[in-house]
Amino acid sequence: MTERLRIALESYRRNTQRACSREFAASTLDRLGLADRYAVVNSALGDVYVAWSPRGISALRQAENPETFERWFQKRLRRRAFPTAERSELAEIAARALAGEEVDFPVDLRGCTPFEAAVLWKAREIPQGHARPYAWIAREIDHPRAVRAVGSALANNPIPLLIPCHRVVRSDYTTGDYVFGAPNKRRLLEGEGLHLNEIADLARRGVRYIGQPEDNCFCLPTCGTNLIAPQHPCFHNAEEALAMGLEPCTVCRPIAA
DNA sequence: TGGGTGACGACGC
DNA sequence: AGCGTCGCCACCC
Repeated sequence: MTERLRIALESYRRNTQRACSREFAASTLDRLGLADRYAVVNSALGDVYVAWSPRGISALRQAENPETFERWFQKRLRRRAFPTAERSELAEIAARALAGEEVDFPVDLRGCTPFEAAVLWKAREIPQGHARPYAWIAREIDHPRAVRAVGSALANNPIPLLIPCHRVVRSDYTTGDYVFGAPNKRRLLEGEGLHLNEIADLARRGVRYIGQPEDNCFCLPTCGTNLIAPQHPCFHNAEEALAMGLEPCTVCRPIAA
């Protein structure tokens, strides 16, 4: 630990022991590069509070008022966040992402367990206009039987919308639950072009995979928005598709490797 | 510490 | 065909 950092930490500790002002605490944490800041940003679900740390975007939540948001933030992440008027570069990127632009940005997942982080990183890989089953996440992170635990981890997603947990659905292609309510999950997915009703109907009739003969592969029915079409054969199981000489799609990886 | 608890899934009527 | 049941596993008091 550098001498400067040690002195700053001591100063912070002294000053928090006195009931120091919010602003003083915030500026001290800023000097240490530790403070999370937050601002209100518009999204598909209206205004939301977005927080970021020097490491990346750290939280997103709907809240009645700043106090509600701060209470939730402290409970969930075990540290404090402070409001700011000046938008950092990170906040601007978050705003663009929430406006629908496909931009990459760092996330700060301190406060998540390794398992939760693995689930969230995997959910980040799901592109716009796609969806994957909970069981798919479990298989991809090498915990194939931890399907319920995947649900719990997504329920705890500190950064919904920006980490697109709404793209994780049940194996029967009903939506499953969502932090902002199942109807919003459905709305978001349909907004991205997915025809979930149609796909759930097919699933009810036993359809699990869709072939794309032009690419010589077969997919999950939610691998993009254009799969449900007459020229694409339906399969009840992977064997049928493999028997036709089709390969598992390398984007949606429909079966275990 | 260990038993209770889920944004699940498969199976049985 | 939809609903109840039960197994599953990470996490939390």
